Amino acid sequence: MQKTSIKKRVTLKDVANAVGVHVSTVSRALDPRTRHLITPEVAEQILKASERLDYRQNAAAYSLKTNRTRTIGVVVPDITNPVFPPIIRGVEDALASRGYVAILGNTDGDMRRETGLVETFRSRGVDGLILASVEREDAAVSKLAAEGLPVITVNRRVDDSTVASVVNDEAEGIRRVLTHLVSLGHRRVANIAGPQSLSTGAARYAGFEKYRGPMGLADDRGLVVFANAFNEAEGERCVEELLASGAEFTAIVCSNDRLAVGAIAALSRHGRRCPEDVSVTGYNDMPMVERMQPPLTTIRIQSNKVGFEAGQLLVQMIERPPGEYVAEHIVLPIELIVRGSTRAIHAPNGQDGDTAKPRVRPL
Amino acid sequence: MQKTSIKKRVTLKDVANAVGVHVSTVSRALDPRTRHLITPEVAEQILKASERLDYRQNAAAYSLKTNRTRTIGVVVPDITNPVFPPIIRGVEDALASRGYVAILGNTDGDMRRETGLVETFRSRGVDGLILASVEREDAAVSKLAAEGLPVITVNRRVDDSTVASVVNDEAEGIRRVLTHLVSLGHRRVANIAGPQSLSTGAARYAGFEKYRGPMGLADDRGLVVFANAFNEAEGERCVEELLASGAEFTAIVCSNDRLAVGAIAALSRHGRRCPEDVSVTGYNDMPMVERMQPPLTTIRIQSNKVGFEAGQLLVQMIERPPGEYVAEHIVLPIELIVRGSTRAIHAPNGQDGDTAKPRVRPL
DNA sequence: GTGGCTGGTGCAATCGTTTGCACATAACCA
DNA sequence: TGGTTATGTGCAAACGATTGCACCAGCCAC
Repeated sequence: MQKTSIKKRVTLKDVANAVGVHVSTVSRALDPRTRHLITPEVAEQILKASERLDYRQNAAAYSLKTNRTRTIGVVVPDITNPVFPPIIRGVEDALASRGYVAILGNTDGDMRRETGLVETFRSRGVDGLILASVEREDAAVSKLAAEGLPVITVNRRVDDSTVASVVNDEAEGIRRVLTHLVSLGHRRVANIAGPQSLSTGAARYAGFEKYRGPMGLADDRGLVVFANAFNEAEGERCVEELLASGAEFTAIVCSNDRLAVGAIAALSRHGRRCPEDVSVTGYNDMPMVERMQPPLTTIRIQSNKVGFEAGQLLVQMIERPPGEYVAEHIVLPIELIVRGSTRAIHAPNGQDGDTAKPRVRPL
Repeated sequence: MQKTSIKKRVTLKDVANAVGVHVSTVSRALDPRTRHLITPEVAEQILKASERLDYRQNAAAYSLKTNRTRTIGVVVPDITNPVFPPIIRGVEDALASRGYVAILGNTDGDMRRETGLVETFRSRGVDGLILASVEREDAAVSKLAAEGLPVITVNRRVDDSTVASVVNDEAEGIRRVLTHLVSLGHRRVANIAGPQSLSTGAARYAGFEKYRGPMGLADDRGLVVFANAFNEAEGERCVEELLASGAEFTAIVCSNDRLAVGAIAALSRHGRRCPEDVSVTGYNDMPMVERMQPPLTTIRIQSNKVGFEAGQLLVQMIERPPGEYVAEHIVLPIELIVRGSTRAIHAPNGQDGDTAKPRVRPL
């Protein structure tokens, strides 16, 4: 009965005593990278003993000595926003397999809170940072990267390309959406663009501007309206603005799903049904939008993969000798998901597969 | 121009040298709890200097010395499940104000991964644990608590009441749902119960069994079917099972929103419309269910508050001398949210306001 | 048989804090 | 004025790991 109710944690010294060697020998035997320095049989004994005694390295001591914490900081605007959990999940999956863990912070879109969090994380000695909260202009972040701290932005980027990033192919996403709408016969397509201070908002808007001419869409200035945030309320406001301006359109490309959700709500409040009167598209394919009425046509981004790639890349940066990496920029492909919120315009009768059968009378 | 490109981190010693005192004096001056030991003017100087030099405590050294990390481990089944982010957010908000941070892990409902994560977290020396992933029988968790590690379960509980918890008033939630349905004239109410290995599933089912008799509902055994998981697929499967059994019902009480979402989908596949033919209720009021078609009648839980309370309580437990606390159990009130997925039975025509006032003929 | 390697281990310093204790100096009271 | 008590500060030992260096065998080659 060795049921000591107060368990002291077992240290290297305990293992060393058990085997009859010095702590440094144990330390070396336990680290795969230095194990070759030790006589195989001794190493074996040490492994056995450390197993038997249930030794686990003291993370604090390790950090103090090596200046590495195997911890990385993850900063998001708000974990409650459905866009971010899959990303975080991806990050954690990538980290877990390499023995790292993530600590998390929310900024609520406030840049001062971002810098505050980064401070907190740095003082805890994080080995690297993954930021989902950056704006395009973010001198603080560039400085971090310049100081040699491994940093990656996810989903968004900063304009300064010296900081690594993993993002989605925004322009291509918009191109796909437009192609889809054009194929349904739409020519007057409005755009609810996201905040231009965020790379996602800017890149999607840029895509819209780039492609709408070549695709034969009307390029009225009045067809674009800018949201101040990526949320439902702004989606509603922007639709109000569009309607008030008297602009004519048969479809709205929204810069993300939440804007689209708000847009559809506002449209229906004004007696315009989606998709019968107006087609609406989103961006992100966040959870549940396929269960909405109408189910949302949108661009699926690989959120989980974005996080996973970022996690992997960050660990690489961390474990590479300092200064030996250049800022990588990974762009992941997207996918168009066609659902019920888009429909052919003025199609008097049959056509095929793609979406809804537009047995619709012209207006 | 003191632009040293390689910033050495400033330590207590640096501050001590700057002021001309010993590091121990600096250490004491910086800690509010020991500041009174120092001559006020000296303390002032030290504060100033540490400010000026931008001193920040080395977390690893602190931990090594004090055995405290100001870090707590949070374990959830899957952060991607919309129920959890608000809870996590609440936890983090509570922790942040006290200088703690959270590290996060996902189990995907696998109990072995739970114990693995707990191991990882312990080896990193977390000061406490918040578990959203526990099953009712969880000897490992009880043992943790018994060993003196502060542990709180959130949303769920373990049967062993020695481990603290913050949960919702499940029985009351079910009572409210049933009251609502009864007032709409429903008498044959089915129940898609959640997994009975989870306290939420068990407590809600217990509520159903407890109240349906007294409220005058049919208490056929055949009206209850058990889901093996809280997800849409199981919701669908359970409806199939109900329909196949030939059971008659005009409403289904689902143990959570995702089951309800699945249930509605399966019903409509079988030509039963919600709410016209069958009323359906959920539980949790997770994001977006108000945008579904039909918008879901459900029980709103205070997810954010659950997390916040748990965070607060845990910090209290941590900062109290060991053994000086008893396991507290906090139960938070819920709220019935009536939306479009419930309707009065046999209502031939009009209705209004709330949802349908029971212009109902008794059966 | 001696000198030089080399491979395996131990020694001890170190990372940056906290904290019990010793030691001054000043303050107090008789 | 002398002895006692406060009061503020410094000293040094931890905490548990990593790691450069010294050491000591044993082995090989000459």
